[in-house]
Amino acid sequence: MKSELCLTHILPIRDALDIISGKWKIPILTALCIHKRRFKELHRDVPGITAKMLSKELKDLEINGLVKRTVYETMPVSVEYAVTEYGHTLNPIIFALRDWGLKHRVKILSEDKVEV
Amino acid sequence: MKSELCLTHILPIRDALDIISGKWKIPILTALCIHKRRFKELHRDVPGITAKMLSKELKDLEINGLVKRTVYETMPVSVEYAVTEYGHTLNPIIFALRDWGLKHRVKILSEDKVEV
DNA sequence: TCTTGTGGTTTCCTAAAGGATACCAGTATC
DNA sequence: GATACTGGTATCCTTTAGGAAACCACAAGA
Repeated sequence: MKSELCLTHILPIRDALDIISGKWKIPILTALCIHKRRFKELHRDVPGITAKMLSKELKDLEINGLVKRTVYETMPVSVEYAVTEYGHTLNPIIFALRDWGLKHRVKILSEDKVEV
Repeated sequence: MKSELCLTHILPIRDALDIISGKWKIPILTALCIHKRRFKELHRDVPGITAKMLSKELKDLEINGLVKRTVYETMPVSVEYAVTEYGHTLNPIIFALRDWGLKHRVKILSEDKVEV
């Protein structure tokens, strides 16, 4: 049945979206995939994010085992965020999003030229 | 530089998220990828969606060239929605999300067993 | 002593996303 | 005559996401 097949595809997708949806989680993970970072570094490198959102999203990501938070007792303390091994299993999604975004931008730009 | 590299990865991802984010667009596209469908069929096959959201999301998807709407002058009229060729370029994202969602569910279930 | 940097928290607010319900015309079916 | 089907729209409402700005302790450097 078409409808049942549909469910077996949609339900896991909903599970994934529940965890990574929103404006910031994928961008944060993307930055951390390139290199682990400290809080203020992330704040600078993820354009437009506020400290409040960054803090909240990092907590969510840590709860779901995608990001690991490590505190170093320097003065002042430094806190390092890194993608966990499990977090790296999201790489195919991140790559697919980036790849599509790049192609989409090319498409939009070429359409603009035709219209003008 | 780490920060500039970061931008070249994050900006296209943001472009992609702008178009497909939200609770319903990917589930709708997933259903249509399996087979084209009429409005009421979609309403039944995408669990939990309201007619209002379905109508709105389909319009968004049509505007972005991901879905094609075709009206047949039957009695009563029937309207068919199908994924466009361009819409199918989202397949890698959809597959990656589904794949991860399935693995994630397995992981969660196995963790529950250990905890109990 | 003033600023800068560390990693955040707190409060207040707005905008957007999404849900519930009722409703529309027209036809076929019971 | 009532019901169910077609593909939606309109209205009202709640919830959530997200943003702005102020603030915290502590230490180093100018």
